[in-house]
Parts: sequence; C-alpha cells; structure tokens
Amino acid sequence: MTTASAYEPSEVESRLYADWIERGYFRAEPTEEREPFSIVLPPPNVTGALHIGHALDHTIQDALIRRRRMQGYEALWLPGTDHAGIGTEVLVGRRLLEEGIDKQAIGREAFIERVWEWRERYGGRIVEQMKALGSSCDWDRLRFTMDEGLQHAVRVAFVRLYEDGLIYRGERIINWCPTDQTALSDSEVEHEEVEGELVTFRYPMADGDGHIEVATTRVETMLGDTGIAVHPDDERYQDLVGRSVRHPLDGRELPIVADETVDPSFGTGAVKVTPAHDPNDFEIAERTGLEARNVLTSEARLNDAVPEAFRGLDRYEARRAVRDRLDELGLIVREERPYVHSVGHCYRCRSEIEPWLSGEQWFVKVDPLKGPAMEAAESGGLVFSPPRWKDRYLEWLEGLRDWNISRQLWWGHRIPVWYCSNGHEFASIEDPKGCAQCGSAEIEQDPDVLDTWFSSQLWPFSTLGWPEETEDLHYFYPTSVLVTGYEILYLWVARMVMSGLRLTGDLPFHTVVIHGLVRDAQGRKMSKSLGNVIDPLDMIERYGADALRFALSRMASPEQQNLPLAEDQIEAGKHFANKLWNAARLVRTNLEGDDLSPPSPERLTVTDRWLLSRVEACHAEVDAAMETYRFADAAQALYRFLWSEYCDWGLEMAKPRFYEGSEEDRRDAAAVLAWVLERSLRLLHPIMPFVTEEIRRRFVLEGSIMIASWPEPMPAHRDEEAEARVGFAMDLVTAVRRFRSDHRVPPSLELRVRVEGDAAQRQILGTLSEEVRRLARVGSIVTTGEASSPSGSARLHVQGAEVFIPLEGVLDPEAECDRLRSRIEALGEEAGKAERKLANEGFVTKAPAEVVEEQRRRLTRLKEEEAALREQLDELGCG
RNA sequence: GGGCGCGUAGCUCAGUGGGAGAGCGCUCGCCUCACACGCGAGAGGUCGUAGGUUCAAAUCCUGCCGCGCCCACCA
Repeated sequence: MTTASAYEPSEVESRLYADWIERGYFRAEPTEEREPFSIVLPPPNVTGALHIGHALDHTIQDALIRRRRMQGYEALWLPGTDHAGIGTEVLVGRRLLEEGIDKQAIGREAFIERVWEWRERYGGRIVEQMKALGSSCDWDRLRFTMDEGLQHAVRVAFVRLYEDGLIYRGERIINWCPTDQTALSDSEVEHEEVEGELVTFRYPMADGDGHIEVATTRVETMLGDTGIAVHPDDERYQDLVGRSVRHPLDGRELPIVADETVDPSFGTGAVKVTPAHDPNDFEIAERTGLEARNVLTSEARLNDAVPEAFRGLDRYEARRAVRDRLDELGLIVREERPYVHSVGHCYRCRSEIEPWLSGEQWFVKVDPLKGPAMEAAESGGLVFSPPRWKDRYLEWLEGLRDWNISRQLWWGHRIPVWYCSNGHEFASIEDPKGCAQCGSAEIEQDPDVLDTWFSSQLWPFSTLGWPEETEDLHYFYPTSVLVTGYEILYLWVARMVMSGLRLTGDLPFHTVVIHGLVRDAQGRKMSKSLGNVIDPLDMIERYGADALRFALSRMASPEQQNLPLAEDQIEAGKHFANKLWNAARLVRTNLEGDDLSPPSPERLTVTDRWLLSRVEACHAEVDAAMETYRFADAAQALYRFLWSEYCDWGLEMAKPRFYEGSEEDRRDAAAVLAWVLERSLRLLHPIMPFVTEEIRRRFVLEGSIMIASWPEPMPAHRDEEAEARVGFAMDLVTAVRRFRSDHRVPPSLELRVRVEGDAAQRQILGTLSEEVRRLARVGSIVTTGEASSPSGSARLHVQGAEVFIPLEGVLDPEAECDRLRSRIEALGEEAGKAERKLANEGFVTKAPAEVVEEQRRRLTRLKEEEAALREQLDELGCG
C-alpha cells in the first residue's frame, strides 16, 4: 500500500462527514438498550456565521458527545438556531433601508415576511459551517426558536405563567435603547465607564429666599425634574422640607421632599428628582407622591413637555444647551470634567441606554422562580464546572429583579394577550375568535413581542416536544450537560433553570460546563476593528478541522477565562495529524494482514511491554481529564504520548525488528504498534474525529471508529519493571546523544561505548543492544560488571552506571576536559545545597525521616559522580 | 462602591510546602530507508513586590504594585 507522505485533510474530511451522515451515526432515538446522554446546542443566531467562539463551544460539545457515544450511551446532540429578535430585526431593517425600503412604510406583516425570506436565504449557512467542523449533531432534529412547535411551547409557557400570576403588566421605568427602539431587560444592559461631567447648580427657592444646590451627570434631565429630595435626618435641610423651589427654565414649583435613600454625605446631600428618567428617582417619586414628567421621545430627543427653545434637541445637544442656559442665569456652582462614571449600554448596538418611562410593559415576577433555582445549585443537583461559577450564579439570582419581557419589535413571538373593546384582557394559547370574558369580537392582540431569551429559556425541553409528553422528552430530559461561555450564564443559563423547574418540574440539565472566551494571541478580544479575527472556516480550509479542534481543545482548561489562540497553534495541530498519518504508514507497511491482536504475552518484548504500559498511563490521564472537562489536559496527554513516546521511542525502537529481524519479529513488532495506535486513535477520536477515522480505516478495520467502543482500562498492562528497564536504555541513549552534540561529533562518526553497570543494566542493554546502537548511533557497545577506567575515554553517568567513550579519533581530550570541568562545577553547586540542608539541625530533626534520607542519598550520588569525573579529569591528563 | 480571578522561561500556561516544568518561539547539528508538517541536542527564570509563618515557601498568611473580569439606581 502506497500513500502520499503528507496528510491532506480537506478531501478526507468532507468524504468522511458525508459517510457518517449517510450511515446515520449522528442519529439518536429513545431506546431501552442504552442509557441516554444528551446535550442541546446553545442555538446560534440564525442569520449569523460561525465564529471562533462557536468553534470552541462546538468542539467541546462534540468531544463529549462522541466519547459518550463510544461508551455505549444513546448520545443525542440536538442542534438548532435562534431567531435573535433585536439582532435580526435591526439587521434586516438596515438591509431594507439600503434597498430604499422603509420598515414602517411596508408595515408589520410585510416586514416579518421579509425576515422569513432572509432566514430562508441565510439560515442554512451556519449549519453548513458547523458541519465543516465535524459536529456530530442529529441534524434530523434541527430546530428553530420560531418554528411551529416552539411557537406553541412559548405560548403555553406564557399562558401558564400568566394564569399563575407570574406574568404581569405594569408601568415601570425600563431600559430603553433609542437606536433599536425597544425596551431591554437588565441583563441586556452592559455597564461601562464613561468620561462624562458632573454639574452642580442652584435651584432658587420658590419664595425667593435662598437656594438649594444639586449635582447631576445629566443636566438635561433637569427639565423633567419634579422635586428635590433630601435625607429626613439631614439637619441642613430640616426647615426646607415641605417648601419648594422654582424651576429656573420653565417656572414650575418643585416640592422639597424627604427620602431615606438620599445619601447626605454625597455632594450637597440634596438630589434633583427625575422620576421619568431615573429608576432610583422613580422609586422616590412613588414613595413621596411626586409626579413623573417624561421629557424625552423614543429617539431620546426632548419632547413637547419642555420649553420651546429646547424641543427636538437630542440628549447630547440638550445637555450642552441646558448647561449653557443655566450658566447664563448664573446658576452653575461647579463643573467637574471629565467625571468618570458608569453608564448602561445596549448589548446589541452599544448605544447609551435611556432609563425611560415608556408606558405599560410586561414583566415576569422572579421571586417565586429564583428560590427553587437557587436551591438546585445549593443542594448539588445542579453542578457547575468550574465550581466557582456556582457562587456567581447564586449571587446573581439573589439580586435579581423582575424581568421585563416585552420588546417593541415585530420579529419574535408576539405576546399572546388580547384586549377587547370592553376593556377585558386575556391570554390564550390559540388565536382567539372573541373575548374570553364577554365574547366581543372586537379584540386586538398586544403589539409587542417577547424577549428572545423568553423562548431560549425553554430550549432544553421545547426542542424535545414539550409541552407534549413525548417519548423524547421522557428519555432525553433532563439533558446531561450544558456547555456555554460565561457571557450568557445569566442571560440564558439561569433562566433555563428557573423556567425548567417551574414548567417541567425538573432541572433542564445536571451539569453546566462554562468555558472561557477565545482571544487573540495577545489576549485581546477578537474584533473586526482590531483586524485580529481568526475565521474558523478559513482555518479549516488551510489546516483542517482536526487541526482547529486540536488547537482549541488544547487550551480549553476550565479555569481559564481567556483562551488566547494563535494561528501557529492550529498549524501545530495540522503537524500532529500529519505525524500520526506517517506513523500509521510505517506501521501499516510492516503489518501482516489486518490482525490487530497483539502477540501472546510470552512473545512480547520488553519494549512492547513498555509501550503497552505507557498507553495505559495515557489512557488513565485522558479518562480523568475528560470526566472533569479538562480538555486541555486530555489533548496534551495524547499529544505527548503519541508524539514523544509512541513515535520518538516506540517506533524508533521497533526499527531493528522491522529492518533486521526475522519475519516473525517484524510481524510481532508491527502488531503491537498497530494495536496501541488503534487504541490511541479511539482515545483521540473525540478531539480529532477525521484523521483518527481515516487512519483506522487504513488498517482495514470493520466499521467506523465513531461506533467503535471506548477503550476499557487495562490495568494489567501497567508494567513498572518494563518502564524502569527501558527507561535506563533511553537515558543511556540520551546521554550519548548529548555527548555527541556537545562535542559536535559528526553523525557519520560511529562511537564505541563501554558500559559498566549492574546485572539488570547489563541485561537490558544486552536485550536492546541493536535498539540502543541505532538510536545513539553507536558502532559497538560492550557491557561489563567490572570497574575499570579505560584510558583516554570520556566518562558519562547514567543511573549509577558508568559509560566510557574512547576519545581516540573522535575528539581532542582537552575538549572533553572542558566539558568535565563545567559538569563538576554544576555538581559541586548542587552538592553544596544538599550539604547545607543536611548541616541544618532544624532540618535533620524536624523534617520527616524519609525527606532527610532522600537528601542524604542524593548527596552521596552527587559526590560519587563528582569524584568519578575528577578521576577522569586526571586520567585524561588535564587535571 | 462590592466581589472574583490572575501576575512562573521571549509568548501562552502547568505546577500548590521539601531537587524550577511543558508547548510554541529561539540557537546549534542533521535531507538517519514513516514524517523537513521532520530528527537530535541546547540556551533561557532572584516564580510581580515587601514582610510574616515554617527546619524548609513559586507553593500558606498579610500589605503593596500591576492586569483582567463580574456585579451595582450613589445623584
């Protein structure tokens, strides 16, 4: 069998993926025969494109799914996409505008139709990209948050919560995005430090007797002030409470009220109260009876409630204008600029959020929901990896306030509430024909749609058929693991727990695996403006999906919040795949037939037993790492074993048997190597599915590696004796290589080596003489138990054995003397450290006996070696 | 303002009380019959800083400096 020496992933990957699909290996169905293991994919935006964050997220999920599938679970990875309300609506709106179409002009229905068209065109793209990565999703179950079944689930969930009194309508201050023209929940607002200003100005008393000073970062909102608040115990203002000030720009009288929440130590201790534009002020107003005066339009421009001079100004223009007017009136006391403070921004478009009184909004009452969700984590029913996220989750739930779920958008699940002409309000799962209370046919549905996260929170069960009691739901729910980045822990994960517990009575998943965010090599966020975006598809094209998956896995350690990815790491993944490919070619050409069973125990050589023992050690590491989601450790263990042990030593030590041994030796050697390689491939398959499959098929094995079983541990293969014996030979080889490299001895010049060692050492060198000669490039190797000091030789120490290399014809003895002298110096330093330790009375009396003993042995060893080298220095005549 | 995490080799990180590690990068030598997407060898660190606990500290404790993140209605 001849094959190219370089592995070319592109052809292999598409061919194998198509084959897997055709064979139906990704499909999962409820069955009595196997235990379920299920993961729902966090649905990416339907119109989005796969980015590197998805690639990490999906690699982790696929690795978990593939391993469980091999372990005999009925493994379901359920894929889907999200309609992403605001994001999609804004995107499509912008595209239409480019075509000269105004969203408002074409109206709601036509617009929604356009969005569906958009989805038809681009909705499949991200799915195709996921396939390129090798994701083993059950594509027959692909769902969309706006498909029919999920629309139904959303309505059932809404109506149930509504009827239980957990959803209500109220006029409260909400987070308004003036750009996207919609309300947002608290979680969709991101606070950022901004350089603003703090302006302190005077409100004159209404009766003309004195004034009161207040400070604000948003001086334009003073047009909406309806009062001044001070702390009730603040002595400075005792006699002012109950009196009023005069608004300098519109002449209104504003009462001075007392409220506990005012901090007397901040600023002047007096606060201007703007109930319509500040959540805190809104609450003060509710307690003290101040009116709310809305002065902003939905675009955040001043409205008609303000004096004519200011009408129509946007908030930033208004800030200047109001400030200048106050200045003209001589009312400004002090200005601090820049004044750094925190301002909320829209998580979609980054605009500054306007706390705004926008009329009636829908809310979910969270108090009855958060208790059980907290309890689940506290009792250990819901587990986080890494565990520290549990505290973050609990803290967040603790402080959670009612969730605003109405959005002033068109694209999304429309709120299933109707109002009739007689003033009745009712919720309904099906579209009603008339009012549920009076039968009136004049009904109108609430115009708003639901927050996207309202449907996402149902995802783990709505995708399995809920509210129907389906077989899928019964079998696969609760799901096993949820994998996601920390950025949506609150936005999504916590809400799934709350709604899952409330609506299904069960946790939506048992374990939450939180991974970090992929950054560039410098640890910066990847962004188009920085030009540091690594496009996964580009990487897959250039290096292969396996290479990308390997690079991502190798940095996916649970504790890491930032995962810096550089392109050369992906390149390293490609090299790894190529290395495996070539190792397999070597083994394959020496393998007789397709028999992968290793030779009977009595035919195993010591190197065979060494290799069997090493793969077992690697296996244990991989299992331990995968069970605890330490993918980096699993990938690292496999990389190290396969490259640094299997290839560098295992294959190299097999070469004498391949090229110089008997036919039987050759076959035996290849059989063990093939057996170990095949076993390793199965361990690596969850991380690098394609190359492992392709190589395994080259061994002409029946069936796909995808459905091969996960290796069972074989503790009997652990063999400390073989590891120790081969370890000595390896150390000897390394010592000779180092000698050669230190002295620039050309590879073509063969060395002669004489080893004085104990019986076991002589024995293993006898057994592995061909291997050692080949690896160390040594012409002859003599072993003896007798101590001697051959003249004109270099002297190396390997595990207590003395190794002599005659220098004649190899190099000038003076060069070797230099090497000896520097080595002696290093030994002396180390010995000195050990001596000082042992001379320390505290150490000898207080440290554990074995630690002291270890130190003594070490010192003896160092002294012996040093003495031997000094002897050698004399012997070479340069002492 | 509150909380969390991190400062170890040029870079990214592992190591959590007793001899400083890995990968990549770098240097040197090799086209050695699987692989130059390779083989072999090597250099490089006062483990952020100042104290403390201990016979012993990269490792435990405290302060400080620097970086990152999360939460928060202080005008």
